[in-house]
Amino acid sequence: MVNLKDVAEFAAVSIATVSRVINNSPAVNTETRRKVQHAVKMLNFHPNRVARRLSKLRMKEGHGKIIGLLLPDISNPFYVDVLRGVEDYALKHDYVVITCNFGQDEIREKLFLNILQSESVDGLVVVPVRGLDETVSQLVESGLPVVCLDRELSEIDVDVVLVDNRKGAYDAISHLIQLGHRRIGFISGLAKIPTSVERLQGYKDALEAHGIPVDEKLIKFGDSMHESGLSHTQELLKGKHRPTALFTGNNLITLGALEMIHRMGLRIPGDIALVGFDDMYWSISLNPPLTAVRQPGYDIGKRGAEMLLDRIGDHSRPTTRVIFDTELKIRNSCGSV
Amino acid sequence: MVNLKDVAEFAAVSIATVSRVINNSPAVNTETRRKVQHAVKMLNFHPNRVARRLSKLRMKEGHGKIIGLLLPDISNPFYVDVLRGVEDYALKHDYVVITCNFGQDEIREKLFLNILQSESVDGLVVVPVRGLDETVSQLVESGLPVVCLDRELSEIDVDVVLVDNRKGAYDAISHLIQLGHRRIGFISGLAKIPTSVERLQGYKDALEAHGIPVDEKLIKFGDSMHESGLSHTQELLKGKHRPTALFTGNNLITLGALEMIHRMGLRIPGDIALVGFDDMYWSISLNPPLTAVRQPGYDIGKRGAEMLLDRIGDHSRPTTRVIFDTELKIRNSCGSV
DNA sequence: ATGAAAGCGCTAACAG
DNA sequence: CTGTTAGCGCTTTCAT
Repeated sequence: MVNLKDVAEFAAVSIATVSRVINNSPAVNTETRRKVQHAVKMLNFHPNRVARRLSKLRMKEGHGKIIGLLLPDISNPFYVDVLRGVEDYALKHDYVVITCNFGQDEIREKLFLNILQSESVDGLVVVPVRGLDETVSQLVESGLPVVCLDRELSEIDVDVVLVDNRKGAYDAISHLIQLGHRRIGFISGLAKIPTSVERLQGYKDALEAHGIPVDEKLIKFGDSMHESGLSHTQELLKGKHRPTALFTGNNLITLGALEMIHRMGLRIPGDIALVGFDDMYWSISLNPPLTAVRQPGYDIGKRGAEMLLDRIGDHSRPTTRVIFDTELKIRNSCGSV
Repeated sequence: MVNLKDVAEFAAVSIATVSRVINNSPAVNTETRRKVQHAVKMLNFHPNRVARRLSKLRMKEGHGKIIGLLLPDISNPFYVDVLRGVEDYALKHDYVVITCNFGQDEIREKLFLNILQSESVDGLVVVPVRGLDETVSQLVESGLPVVCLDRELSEIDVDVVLVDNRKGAYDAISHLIQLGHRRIGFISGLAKIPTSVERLQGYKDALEAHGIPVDEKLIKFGDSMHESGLSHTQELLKGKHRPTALFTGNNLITLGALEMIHRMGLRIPGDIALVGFDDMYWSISLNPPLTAVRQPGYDIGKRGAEMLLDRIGDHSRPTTRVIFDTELKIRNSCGSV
């Protein structure tokens, strides 16, 4: 590994000068700069990011050019989109991202948070396990730049990019109601996740707005995974007095529901209508092409990264709160009744 | 951030002793060790990984506890499985992984390789863009521990974990032939990717083994993305003399094919049979449940990580080459003709 | 068994 | 404008 010293010797200047050149400090003679740049080229020098980060540790505002991304479940395509958004924006600004996938596991989330801290990241983009996440809250209070995605942190003022889950669910249910459905089942994700409660609220709002009483027996709480889509769909649909439509709380649940509906020999939309929260680029290849509430995952990630870098640049800027709209993609999984 | 010095003062020992304790050096008195451990607890000390890494830079064998993972396309669920495998194994051994997604883009791959190097990673798990990847080859020759996944590096002796693509394709095509199909279309991924050529070879092998001549017009080369599944399927199926079965070279292509087949109003398996390379956990929810060649992505990643850590532990061990088998998951997308 | 001190590569005062 | 130098937090000789 060629280092500052090598370049300095080659260019016959001091290492400080080399450092200035590679950091674009204006305080350096044009001629000297050229010499150094030449040396850098010749020696194929790349500054060591680790040393830089350690050295920067002394400064207040860190620019170690590395951020952490903490995701609840990388098997979920929605978070893959978020990841791509964060990564693209970060890379464009010369930041590296360490992505950690804690699989909805609080212990593992904590572990990663520790590791990320000791990696001296400049900041964190986090999708917290739940609204009351003390570990993340502490981090925020310790002064580390943090932006939360998808889920808000209760009791803490923090940058956040959200989605209007309530409206998303409301739209989906309204669509179903307009099609004539009155008995609409809802399989929710983990009850502790804020997005789940918002979606439930939207579901109830829509029902009430159309004068349809909420039937608690039609509502199931799962764990946001494929398996829970499977089991709750079966429960909901096995009785004779089954719902005519199903609203699923996230894409993994949707996939599970789809599988179970087919397994039970029911047809969509003939026997049962289905609307899922979360859209995938391959939703159209499902059987049938799925009507779904789309969240702009890529944009959420990108915007989150942007906000984080902004905060890293200015720790004291007021916190921002951006809310993205959802979009109901109407395809072929809902018929009128 | 509490550091060695803080702990040392608290425990009334030198920082060297603290360092020894946290690194489990045997050369420390039991009583002293207890004192230090107590201080660590009280102060909630976590060693700074950055400093450790930089400091270790002097040593030959680095144990900075960080590795890089370079992936061609994180939108592809197969690589998500690989990622999970690598991450799980790494974490269990106290390693952090920096995941970089280069999106099949050689420029970006190179960029990431540079960054990873200057992050002083202990080693790299890479799915190279193509067989003749000079950038990766150089890295290997520079002595950095590297293991390649999914694709081999020609002309370079390197640890590698592979899948028997040729046999996987062979099995799929044989299945189709046994069902009575004789005109089988193949939409391949990027021609430059080694796995593509192996799968093509398996396709041809199977045809020949059954005395069916290879018809080049039935073979299309795409770019391993969704879009190319769309367009090539259309081309292949629009003529009157269309194939009775389709074999798709990876999961993104499969999804595209599926979409196009439905769009053209054709039915599976009635009008056309479909077998895809790559299985997803939700393949069963597709229309129809997809017959597919499964690659054990998670295990590939896990094994790769294991081999990398082994090599980091012993740079001079002989290179290993492990080959995983594929499995043909027969579901409902292939009928007999 | 323990401590003092050098050094990893880099940045940012501080001098000149 | 440029060089000298003091760290950043940690590991590891080298003494003791």
